[in-house]
Amino acid sequence: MPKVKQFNKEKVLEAASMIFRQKGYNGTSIDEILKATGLSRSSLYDSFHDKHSLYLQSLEFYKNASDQEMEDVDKKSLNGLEKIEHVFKEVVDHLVKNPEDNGCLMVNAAAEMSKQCVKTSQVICNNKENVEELFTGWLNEAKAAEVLSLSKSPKSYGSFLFNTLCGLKVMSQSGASR
Amino acid sequence: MPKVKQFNKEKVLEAASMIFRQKGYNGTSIDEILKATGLSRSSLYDSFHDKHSLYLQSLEFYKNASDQEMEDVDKKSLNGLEKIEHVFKEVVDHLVKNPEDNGCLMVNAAAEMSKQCVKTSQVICNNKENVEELFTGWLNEAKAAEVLSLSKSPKSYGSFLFNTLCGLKVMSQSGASR
DNA sequence: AATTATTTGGAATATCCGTTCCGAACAATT
DNA sequence: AATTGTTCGGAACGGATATTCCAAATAATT
Repeated sequence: MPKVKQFNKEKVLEAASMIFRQKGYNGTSIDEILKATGLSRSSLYDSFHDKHSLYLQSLEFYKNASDQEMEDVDKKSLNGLEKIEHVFKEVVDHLVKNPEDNGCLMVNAAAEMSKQCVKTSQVICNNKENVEELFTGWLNEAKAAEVLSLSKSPKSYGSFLFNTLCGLKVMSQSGASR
Repeated sequence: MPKVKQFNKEKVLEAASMIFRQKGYNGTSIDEILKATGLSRSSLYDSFHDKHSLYLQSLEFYKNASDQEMEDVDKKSLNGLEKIEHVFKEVVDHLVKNPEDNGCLMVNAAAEMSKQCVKTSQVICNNKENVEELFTGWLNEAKAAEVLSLSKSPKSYGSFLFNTLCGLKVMSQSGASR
């Protein structure tokens, strides 16, 4: 039987997504990826095919992780409004406490790659839909509980909340304060 | 007397800022810049020093142009709220009508470069302050005219409006609808 | 027309980057 | 210990990239 894989694929994708977030796709060299992931050149190409494919896999990993965080919030025993508040608090907290983290891979990918790579824009779109859907659900819940009245559809406000979140992730990168 | 400059510096900076917006700093090669601006290689290096310096000049040109647009709105005979509405309408209109334009150079630069280049982040910060200041002024005007009541400071809402605008410019790049 | 300072085109250079390739090291099984 | 399929390190390659350099073209002045 052969030698078994010496690295953990998820750990690699996490490290890769962090460096892509930091320096972007075009700004990150293979050498930097090797250093960040601890992988050998051969292992990288064996297991992830090439740089672009690794980028997409990292993006998807990142999307799944952030989707998961949102699902976790959804499972908390909070009402709709509290869940929304919680998400915003967490995001802002993270952005403020980790000014060296370059914002959000999803937002950076949207700016750098979505017009050059359909697959990238699909992942981003998918994340957008997921998050908006959760927000909308929470708003509906708040509406049903009569702790909130809305002049437009909850879906519009869901989009709006997602939009606001994106804005925060951009602004945090140029030294905006809390 | 010598041969006179064969190109218009502003036209060059406009073309350069458009291609940087499209493909980012790292994604744009010198050859592409030459093609987009019509400049010769030598002229580019003679007049703009190098790629990074050209990028910063393009960024500043873009910032000045968008500052100017905001000032123009400010000069219109509209009340504060109408001015705000007008800006948002214009931005959304532009984003929707020009889906090929890759959003906004300022936002893209924030995502790609602001953590790697202090000068870039200064230009972005400066633009942010200008826009927020105008928004805040318009809100104050609306407040004074008693067409608006605010539970927080106009400055907070100014920041909020700028943030919302940023969000729109990100989301438009991944196929968000109007 | 000659002069002059500058622009311009394109060849040349040196570096970097993504990718391939191959022999050696390796760990699980026989 | 021999076998086996895989991983690993690093050299090697081709192509792209930013930048430099120089000779020729150019346009305003004398």
